[in-house]
Amino acid sequence: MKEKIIRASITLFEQRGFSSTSVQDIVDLIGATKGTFYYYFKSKEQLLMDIHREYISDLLRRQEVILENGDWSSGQKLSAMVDMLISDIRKNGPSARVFFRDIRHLSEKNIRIITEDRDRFRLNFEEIIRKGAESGEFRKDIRPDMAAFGILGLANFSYNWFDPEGEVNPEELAVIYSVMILEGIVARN
Amino acid sequence: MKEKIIRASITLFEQRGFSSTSVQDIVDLIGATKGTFYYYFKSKEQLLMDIHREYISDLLRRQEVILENGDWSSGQKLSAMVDMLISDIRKNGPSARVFFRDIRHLSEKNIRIITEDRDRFRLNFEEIIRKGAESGEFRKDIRPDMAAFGILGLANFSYNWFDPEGEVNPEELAVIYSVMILEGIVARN
Amino acid sequence: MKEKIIRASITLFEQRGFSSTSVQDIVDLIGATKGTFYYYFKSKEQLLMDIHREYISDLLRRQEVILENGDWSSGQKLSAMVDMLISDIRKNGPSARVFFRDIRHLSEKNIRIITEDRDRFRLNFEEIIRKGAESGEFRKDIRPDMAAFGILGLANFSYNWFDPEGEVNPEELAVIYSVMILEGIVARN
Amino acid sequence: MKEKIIRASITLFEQRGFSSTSVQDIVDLIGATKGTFYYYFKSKEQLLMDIHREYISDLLRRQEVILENGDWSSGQKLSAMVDMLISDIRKNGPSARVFFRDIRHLSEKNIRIITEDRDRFRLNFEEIIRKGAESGEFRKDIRPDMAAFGILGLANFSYNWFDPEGEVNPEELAVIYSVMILEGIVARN
DNA sequence: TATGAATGAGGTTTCATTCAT
DNA sequence: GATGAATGAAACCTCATTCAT
Repeated sequence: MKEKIIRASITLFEQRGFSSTSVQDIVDLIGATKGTFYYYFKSKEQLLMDIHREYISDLLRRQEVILENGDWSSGQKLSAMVDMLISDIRKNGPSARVFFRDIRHLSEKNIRIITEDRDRFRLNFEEIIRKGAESGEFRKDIRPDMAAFGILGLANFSYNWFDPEGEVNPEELAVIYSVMILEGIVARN
Repeated sequence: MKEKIIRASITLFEQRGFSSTSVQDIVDLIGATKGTFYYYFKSKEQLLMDIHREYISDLLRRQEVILENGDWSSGQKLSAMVDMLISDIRKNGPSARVFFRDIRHLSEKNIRIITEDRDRFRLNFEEIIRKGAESGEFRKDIRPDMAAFGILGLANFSYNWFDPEGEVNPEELAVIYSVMILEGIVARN
Repeated sequence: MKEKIIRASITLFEQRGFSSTSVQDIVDLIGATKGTFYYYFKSKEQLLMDIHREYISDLLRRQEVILENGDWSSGQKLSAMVDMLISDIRKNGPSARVFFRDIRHLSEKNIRIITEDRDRFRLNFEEIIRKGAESGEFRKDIRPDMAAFGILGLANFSYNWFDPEGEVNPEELAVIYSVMILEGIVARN
Repeated sequence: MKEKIIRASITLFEQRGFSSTSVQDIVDLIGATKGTFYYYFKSKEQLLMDIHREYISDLLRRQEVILENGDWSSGQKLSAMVDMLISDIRKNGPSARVFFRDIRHLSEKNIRIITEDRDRFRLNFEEIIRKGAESGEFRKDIRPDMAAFGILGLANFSYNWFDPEGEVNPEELAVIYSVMILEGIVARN
């Protein structure tokens, strides 16, 4: 039941946003009552927090795996992470959109908790870029912090428009974006 | 008065989001009354629509100017647009954040109207990339559509984290990102 | 309208208590809507606070008048205050009962504010008794603090059972109680 | 278990009042579940009734003992009862406060039952005073009914402010109040 | 003896909107 | 131009109670 509520709410939060989705809407979708909702969740915000926590901790876990792969170059790791983000749209697109858009409806305290994890995720990107630059694999003059933000923006924006069942599939898009990040778009000879 | 209401509402919408900001909040901020609000706006949504229309039409106007500059290469035009987006944070950051986040609170009909303009803006990016690829300035194997989305994501994400008064100024960030887009991050010799 | 709401709520709070009276009950009684209620009061608690403030400040004002009467002995002042409390039942009985019973439903902060006034009222009793003892009018061995509490308990309890329209009228009861306090119940010769 | 529930509920009812205390609050305090509560009590009101019944019947039992003491004068009996009430604060203060304050949350039928006992208790006071007056121990012109109410108010009000562990102990306060009732506060020579 | 899941009625509060002035 | 009073729908949430286990 709890799981059913979470799934239904992700669907609705994605479509209408957190504050435009009422608890009534959620329980209507699964044929339950408001009483039941509040049996499982202390508040609507707590449900949102649960969604956030699950989303970001899952992402961090998978990022960890990539980071610890000793065989890969920095570029390969970066590509793997971009692939991870984009491939994830298929399964977790709705969660992700809720994550990006509705964080502000958490309480101050919860925002801090989530932001910490989100920052960790980003700093891991930054770290890889820094290492790649130090090792000579990447250009020495790039700013790892700005580059990390840029890559994340590029990859994450796909959640807003990319259709995993469309003409281009997620794996292909991941390759396209990895090349773009690593090589740029200017032609060479 | 109308202008005062718009400015106050942008501030509040940015901070709390459209649906968490009440008409009361808005008029309180400027010392007016709800009656006055409804004298100037048919509805809360209409105010949001006004904000959206103004934001996107301003952006399109300025993009036009860049597009029509016959002296610039595709790369220069692209850089100019990235610069335009990022430099704009200083003045229009709040409007932009409202634009990105709260479009969903417009009515279906209004969403269509705004989306049309937003698409036009993106397709202009796509067009430049296509022309650059055709002319040999850019790589032939890039997909202009995906690349355009990527560049927009990269540039627009800065609205969420970039502090124009911080260590790096907008013009510098624009250069950093233009180089990144055009040249990639991989080192060459 | 605001006054109507206050009067209706005093009636209902007295009968059913604060937490068993709903805002709906109140507005039903005067043919208004809940919206109207919240136009005039920030919350149900604030209405309760208004009632408390009005009740105690009125009482203090009238106590002041008695205190400042230079012609009266301590015993006369005490009697006058007992009379004031009991005669007040007729007009302010319901308010008083709400005041005594439902103070606990105020917020901590508001409880402190009201308690301050209530204490002042009591300390004024204490002060008169102390002066009467010092001047030799009252026995030297009485404790003004305990005596003040006792007199207040005795007088205020009448709010719970005394019917101003019954066999004994308020002025008579006030005399009965004044004599009892001053002279005791034991017979003398 | 039943006893544990009763004790926990008295604590909570005293602090927050009957209607502001939820069954959940009660079972939380003792680490039980709502199911358990309803195994032992038909309803929340029934628990309140149990508390009331126990409190008043205990008081009546002890009053009886005093009444039946043939050796005591009316004044001594009155003093003994005042002492009983005040000394009781130490052990039964919380129950007493619940008794005075929350009777109104019983059903009409239960209110009648409890009121009967409470009246009996009061009438026993009245009876002693009447006898004392008839025997010439007390003044002939006092009204036993009004005097009984007054004494009860005076004594019971101490439940609202008296700290049994404070500067004055209960036995001392009982003496102070007995003297006050019997002798009054006016000085004699 | 005890529990955990579920409910439904009703509670307080918010709020966009209307309208007479 | 501007306002203040009023509304009604709907929001979040609480809670006494039931019941299968």
